Amino acid sequence: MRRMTARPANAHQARLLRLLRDHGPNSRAQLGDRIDLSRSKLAVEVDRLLETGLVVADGLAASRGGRRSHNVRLAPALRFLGIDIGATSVDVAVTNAELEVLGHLTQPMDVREGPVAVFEQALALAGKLKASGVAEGFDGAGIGVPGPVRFPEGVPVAPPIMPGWDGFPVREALSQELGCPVMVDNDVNLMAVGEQHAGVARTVRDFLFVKIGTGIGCGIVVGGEVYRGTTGSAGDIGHIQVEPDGRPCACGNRGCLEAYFGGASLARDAEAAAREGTSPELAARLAAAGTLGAPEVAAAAAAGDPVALDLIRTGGSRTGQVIAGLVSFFNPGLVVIGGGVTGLGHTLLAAIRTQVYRQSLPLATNNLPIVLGELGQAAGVTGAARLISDHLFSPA
Amino acid sequence: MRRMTARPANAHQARLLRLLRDHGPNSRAQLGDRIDLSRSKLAVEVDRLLETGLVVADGLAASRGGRRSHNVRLAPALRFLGIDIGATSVDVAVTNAELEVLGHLTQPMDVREGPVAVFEQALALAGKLKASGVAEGFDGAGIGVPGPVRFPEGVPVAPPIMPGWDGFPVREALSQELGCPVMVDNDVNLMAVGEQHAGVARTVRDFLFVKIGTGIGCGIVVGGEVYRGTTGSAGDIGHIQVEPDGRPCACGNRGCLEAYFGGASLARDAEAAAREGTSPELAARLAAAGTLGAPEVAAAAAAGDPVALDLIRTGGSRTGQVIAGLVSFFNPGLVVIGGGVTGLGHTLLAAIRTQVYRQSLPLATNNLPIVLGELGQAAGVTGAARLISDHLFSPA
DNA sequence: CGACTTTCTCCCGTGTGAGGACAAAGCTCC
DNA sequence: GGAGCTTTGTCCTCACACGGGAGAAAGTCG
Repeated sequence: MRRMTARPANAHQARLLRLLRDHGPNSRAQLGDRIDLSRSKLAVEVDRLLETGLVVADGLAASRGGRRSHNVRLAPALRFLGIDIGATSVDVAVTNAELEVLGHLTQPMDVREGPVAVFEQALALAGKLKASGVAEGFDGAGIGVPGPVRFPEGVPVAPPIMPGWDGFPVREALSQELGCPVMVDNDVNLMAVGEQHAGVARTVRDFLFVKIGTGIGCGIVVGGEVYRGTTGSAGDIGHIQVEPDGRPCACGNRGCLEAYFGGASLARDAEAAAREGTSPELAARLAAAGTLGAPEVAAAAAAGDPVALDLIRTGGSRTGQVIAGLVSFFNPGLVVIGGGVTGLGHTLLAAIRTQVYRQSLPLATNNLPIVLGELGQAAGVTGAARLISDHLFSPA
Repeated sequence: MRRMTARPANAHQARLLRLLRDHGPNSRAQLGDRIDLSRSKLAVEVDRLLETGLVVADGLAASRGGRRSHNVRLAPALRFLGIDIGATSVDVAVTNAELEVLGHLTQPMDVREGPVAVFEQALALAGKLKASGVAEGFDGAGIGVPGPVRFPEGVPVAPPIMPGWDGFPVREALSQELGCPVMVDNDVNLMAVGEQHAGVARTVRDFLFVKIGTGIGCGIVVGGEVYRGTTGSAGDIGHIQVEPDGRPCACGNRGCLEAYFGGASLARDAEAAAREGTSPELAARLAAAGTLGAPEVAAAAAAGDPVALDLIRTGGSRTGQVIAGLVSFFNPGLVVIGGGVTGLGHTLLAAIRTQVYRQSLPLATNNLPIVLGELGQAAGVTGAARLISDHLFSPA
């Protein structure tokens, strides 16, 4: 089918499209309640959107006590592609215009294989999704990469864990391949956006999303908008020092948070404990799985293994120490913990909470919820879809 | 004289007033270059502003090669009052509409004496300035207080160093006393705004202003706007932990930055060194002055006293450690160091820079200037005047 | 079946703002 | 000193966005 090329012609239309995206099909009258426009103006703009095909009629609405209203909705054929490139995996999902995930595929993959190989995989996954019938084409794509991005150009800059990506024109290249508009952002920022759109952060305007995956990063949302910093590296908290003259870190410094916690360190520490024989539980799982990761540590902890529990507690405590500092500085309304290590669950969360509530001042922590993200794997791809939809649903 | 009561009627007028404030007297034609309005529209809005009296004619402009233009400027009689309440002093200044300081008075004073006593002093200083002839009345006042503020209401909340101020209706009370609009903010935020308006931060949109005075705080500017956090306590970095299980701090925790550095700690450490005899230089100055503070330590350091130098270096290093974390997190375009301890000058700055450049990642520090503020004492009051002028020069 | 409510459409009046035409004022070069 | 060009200021007109009223259409409720 022919893909949509229309864009909202003015701010009102953009506003309407976003309302329809966030609240689903709606009658003109209901739209009128949510937007500050006269009925005549509203009708004109909706008609124009209908003409462009971005919006279609959707039957009659339930009566609110009088004449029944005609519903409108975003074109049901609209499809967004969300791509979340992690350090060790690629997630690809297809959403409709309301950003509901219609199909989602994951594949393990090392980001260090470089942009060409990774895109090949991502496009293959997108192709599979197409073949499965959830989409015939894409009207836009959002993509998250595990490193800093020069946002306006959509180009990774000096990404430490993904050499070979530096300066690669991700946006340009992907747009060419897919034949649709593309926006690029840091993967953690997109997870934050995802939780903001469809997860726990729906009602908060200023919050932090702390991702603990292979590395540790933080998405910063200020006034409902992602804050990216001057060079796009805001939220890079994995290399904040938690231990003066501590463990050496891959970045060249000592005592970084990531040297103590995060997927990579956790795996290393767990395997060391298994080998040294301090934890038979972990040793058994290492023998069984051949390698240890967050899931194995979580299972060992659930089984009551004290070493595994201790790993989680000290790691959570160190993370909490950093978050406590950020909370004092940033005074957010919510802190969301996400990423692969969330499987560690309540033990981790409790350790983080303890540390934050103890170290930060009361005024900042009084009404500060610290919670796990509720979207899990879908956070990144949802955020990616949201990113491109925000872009497309804004005045041209 | 009768004070101005007019306010801009729309966003265009507000925009024009701010242009005239920030760029001084200007011709209509030049205004047209800076604002995106047709000449006719511009003329109408300027005429309306002239009618209200907020703007007055100001002679002819130099020719730009054709017909000479008529200048306009903000009413020369407009006066803003800037009040900066520090932990140990009160600063009061009067500015014109272009925010140039016309008179500035300082008085030592302990903020713990409570709002009533402090306001009495501040109003007395304002009265003196009036008597000196720089103002006949005030069209608006901005005031900074050394603690968190619920900004919309202009009320301090749970300020740790100023008990007795909690919930005191500062804005309300001062507005009553002065008979003009008043806005209240945290003093560090206002210093940041001051440096943004007239100091080193004029061209940056995202920056941090770190004040090292009696305590240590941080003003956060995001996209040109002060970020205050969910409860108004953003930037409260004095109680970030720098030393696990370190020195006890007044806040109840251990190892806080303020327990190691800032005016209070510096004075304590310097006096201890003087008494213990490790530094004859400091001992001599203690004997002479009766007490030690940042100026004495600075003088001793300048005289080459190793103990004083060491105090500054370790303090700066600890501060740098915290700033390094903030830089990784926030990725600012500039870090400004201000407050009473800037007298410590280059030694302090060097210590901070060393630590930040060593600990933060290259991408965040590559083009990151770390500089001393250039407004000194005037930063707070300038920021206060800017605060209220922003408020008054915005659509009603 | 009638009274009331809600929704939708059409139409008109108003106000805003862009842009062109033209006059006024000043510069520059001959 | 004047011709020609540039810049500035003023006036006028045209297009259009927007709000709100009138009234028709479609439903609900008693």
